[in-house]
Amino acid sequence: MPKVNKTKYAILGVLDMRPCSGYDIKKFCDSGISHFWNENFGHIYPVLKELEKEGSITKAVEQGDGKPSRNVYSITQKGKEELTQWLLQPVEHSPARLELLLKLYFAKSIPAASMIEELERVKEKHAQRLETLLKMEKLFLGNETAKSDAGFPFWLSTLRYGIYDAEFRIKWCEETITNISAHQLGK
Amino acid sequence: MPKVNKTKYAILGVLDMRPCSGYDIKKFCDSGISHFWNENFGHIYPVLKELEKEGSITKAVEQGDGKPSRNVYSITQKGKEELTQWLLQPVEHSPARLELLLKLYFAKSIPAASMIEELERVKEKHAQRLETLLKMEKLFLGNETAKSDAGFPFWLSTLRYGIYDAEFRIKWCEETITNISAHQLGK
DNA sequence: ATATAATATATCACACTGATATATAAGTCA
DNA sequence: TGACTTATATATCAGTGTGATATATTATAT
Repeated sequence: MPKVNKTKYAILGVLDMRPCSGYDIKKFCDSGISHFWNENFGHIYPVLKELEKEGSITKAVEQGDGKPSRNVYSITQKGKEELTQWLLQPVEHSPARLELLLKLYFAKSIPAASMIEELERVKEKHAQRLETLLKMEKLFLGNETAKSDAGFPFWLSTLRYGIYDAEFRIKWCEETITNISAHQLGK
Repeated sequence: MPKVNKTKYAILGVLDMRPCSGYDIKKFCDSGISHFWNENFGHIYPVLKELEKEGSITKAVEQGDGKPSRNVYSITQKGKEELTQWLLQPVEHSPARLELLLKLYFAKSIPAASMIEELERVKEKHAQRLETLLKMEKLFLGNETAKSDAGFPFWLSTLRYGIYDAEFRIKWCEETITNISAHQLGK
């Protein structure tokens, strides 16, 4: 079974909320769902063309006097059905490729201090991420409109995932720094 | 800054332990480091050719009478230096693309039961993964040869990462199932 | 004896990333 | 006012990585 084009379904999902240009879709990915998803222009634009060609979305060109034209896409009935079918399928396995762990695995040939510094940097990065996510959660839990939406428990769970993920990584960085340091002293 | 070819460094790292054929490298990725790394033949073979061309590895053809030939590669001094340089660099940011969270985010248009079933399946998958990792850790901690190797704390930390990761995902699946179920009942 | 799994290399289509090119409009600040 | 920067908007390219498939031999199991 060949790999499924997930960009296709990400786009259908966004257009199912409201009509968007390619630029709008990119902005949404970089703000609303950036804690678990990413899209590039280099993939969005060609996929929009394909989706239009197969009738899953339709294009409307917006001409603001003199302004650069906007291609605004809307989802069709066919597109909605495709999205639903995908949502009902189990997720695909996605192979792990964790650069930090690969470096760690081969790290015995470089000075331990270098690896420890890198672990400190990574820990700091996740600490900042955690802070952001906790703020988002607080804002979200205080928003009565959001709370009454049928999507509420789903959206909240994506935030919770990010929070648990950041927490475990911080803990692991600390533990790993301690273990490497202890092993260095014992040599 | 264009994306770094990590397959290149994964191969150099494996060849720095011992000379290998492309097939051996694939086997190693699928056994020793499969809990955090993945490589495909479709990438290994062309990268081996490039590495040989640039003088980072050398090829020796093994001819066992009649048997299919094996191309056994060894790392050169240049290759060792390249590997070290890469190990000293900070890790690159890798964008998140979590299909399960994307589905969850758009899930309000499908029956909650479908999503809950998927979460149960995912939870079970991680529970099995956790079991495997804990067995590996036990074996590893009981191996006196491994314990005396300079790589010990590094290798152990890659296992610990996988264990924490599996644990948090199991916890998150359970919490998410509970929250979705509760929200369904309250409607 | 036959089927299946393991060894071994190679290639292809496609998914996805990150950089770059191009052009206009709007805001900043000296 | 002019110069600079940022935001809006679309498009394309080279390169990384995935998963499937083709091919051929050897070893093992039923």
